[in-house]
Amino acid sequence: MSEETSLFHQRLEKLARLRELGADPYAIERFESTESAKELLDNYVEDKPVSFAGRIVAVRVMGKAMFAHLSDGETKIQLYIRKDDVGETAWEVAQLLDIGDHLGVEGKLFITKTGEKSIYVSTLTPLSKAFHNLPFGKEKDGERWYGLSDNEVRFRHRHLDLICNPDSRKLLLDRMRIVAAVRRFLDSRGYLEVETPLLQLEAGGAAARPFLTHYNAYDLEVKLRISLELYLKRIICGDVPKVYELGRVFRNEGVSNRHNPEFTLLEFYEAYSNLEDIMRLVEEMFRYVALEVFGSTKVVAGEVEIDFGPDWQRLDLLGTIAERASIPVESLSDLTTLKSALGGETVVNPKNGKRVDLQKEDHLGGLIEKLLEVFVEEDLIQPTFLIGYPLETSPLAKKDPNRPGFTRRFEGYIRGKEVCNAFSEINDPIDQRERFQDQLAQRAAGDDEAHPMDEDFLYALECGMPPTGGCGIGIDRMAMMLTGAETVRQVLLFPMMKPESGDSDEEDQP
RNA sequence: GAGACGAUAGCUCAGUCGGUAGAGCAACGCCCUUUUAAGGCGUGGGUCCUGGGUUCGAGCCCCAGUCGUCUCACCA
Repeated sequence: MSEETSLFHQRLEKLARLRELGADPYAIERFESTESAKELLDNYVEDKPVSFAGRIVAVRVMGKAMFAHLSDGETKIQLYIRKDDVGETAWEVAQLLDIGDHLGVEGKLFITKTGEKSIYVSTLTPLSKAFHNLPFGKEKDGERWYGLSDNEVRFRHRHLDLICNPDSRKLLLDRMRIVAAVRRFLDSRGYLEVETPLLQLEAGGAAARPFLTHYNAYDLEVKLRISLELYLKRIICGDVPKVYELGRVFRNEGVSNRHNPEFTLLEFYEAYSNLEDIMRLVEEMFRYVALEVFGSTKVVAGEVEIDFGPDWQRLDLLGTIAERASIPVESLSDLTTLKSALGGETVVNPKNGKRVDLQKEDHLGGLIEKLLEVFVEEDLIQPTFLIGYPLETSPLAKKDPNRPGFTRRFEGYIRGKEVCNAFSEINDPIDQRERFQDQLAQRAAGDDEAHPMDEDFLYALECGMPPTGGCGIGIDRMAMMLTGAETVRQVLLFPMMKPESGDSDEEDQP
């Protein structure tokens, strides 16, 4: 019999014996702790009667007495159980406990010979049985031994990671607190949280391939949303002036350190506002969230300290590219001029080795964004807004009246990565229809991520949308920036994983 | 999608030149009534990722595959 199988049987027998002793853990419905473990330790009063429930994370049996540590997930507190004090039955119950079980105790606070604040236990109430060995490490003075380090197991069985790895636990819970703080911020500013369809006939609002699914009742192919944008603007058209949605979107793309096929997107829209207002709101939001979750506007992310206190640096996109790529800014006005200014067939940034293949670039906007990626992005460490994006790659952003071919759009960058994308929204329905038609032309030319036509959205615009500022923030990215996480998987409870067996329906049947 | 690296006990890992599969923790038994990486004595536990191949003999060498990690590519 394997170790695991025999362990399972041993634990079943212990459970049966607990039931014989009248200590069936699964018969208990609730158990009230007087305080959390941290509060018990912080507010220590000698001999104070207490009750406390948690998971057994360590046991040391000393003949007719035992010590154990009980954790409420955040903090652990030591138990001291003496046979003479709890009696025969409770002592036998104690012997049937295992690391991993949940247990409730009553007793009083005391300090052991070695100076540890502990609970002197008088009664024991088992609350669950662990049927598997839990990979708790050992620790002393902050040093840790053993434990769970296999990333694959940590991602697939996240509960083990949450139990065993405090760092991982903190990161994930901080992410949840960030999400909660974002909602509080927007709610306090008078924004209304709305919910829009995940199942859509045409997935619009971004350039990405959607997931497809089938709706049986209407025998209809539907798509999972890739963005929130168009529905939210239809609500603005309904004269609800400040709306946001914070929810999951799905993009049928590969997995990487910074990409998961489903991710959490925040979009907010404010009528009668423009991108300047949005920039101020983004600054305030990051400042607020950093303070709420971490108590400081300065967060340490990897090697650098990011400060969300001051206003973000504001840079003109074209000017910055011209400067970093050492080309005249006028050359960024059309494709041929720009290509000749760059010279050659490929342009290499000697600083990082990244390159642009000029032959692959067939419109100005695409090339400008490529240059941004190669020459600018990675140097934008402290929070920075890049302002003024090309028309071709911004089909939903209002034209800049002072700069033909460009839009009133900005992106925010932190630690070299894009964290938000915002603009003064197009509210001219004629302009928007033309942009969609351009996108259709790009689609016809083979770009399967070009934006589809959306007549319902256009109808809403034709009925009138006030001037509006809007913004999208990748919440997973935001969480990475604020927590210092290096990969998106660290801030996702359950990142996308291939099936372990590997025998999914991969084979293409002829 | 490409390359590099990895997969051995529940966990963390070692495994020499190709020659009977190892340690610590966890588990089980005994001792131990203030320990804390408790300690002492003893016991059990393996699809060495999967499938082929080479060989008298494969955890180790070869081929194919699976999953993962990292880097790159893709991804506004």
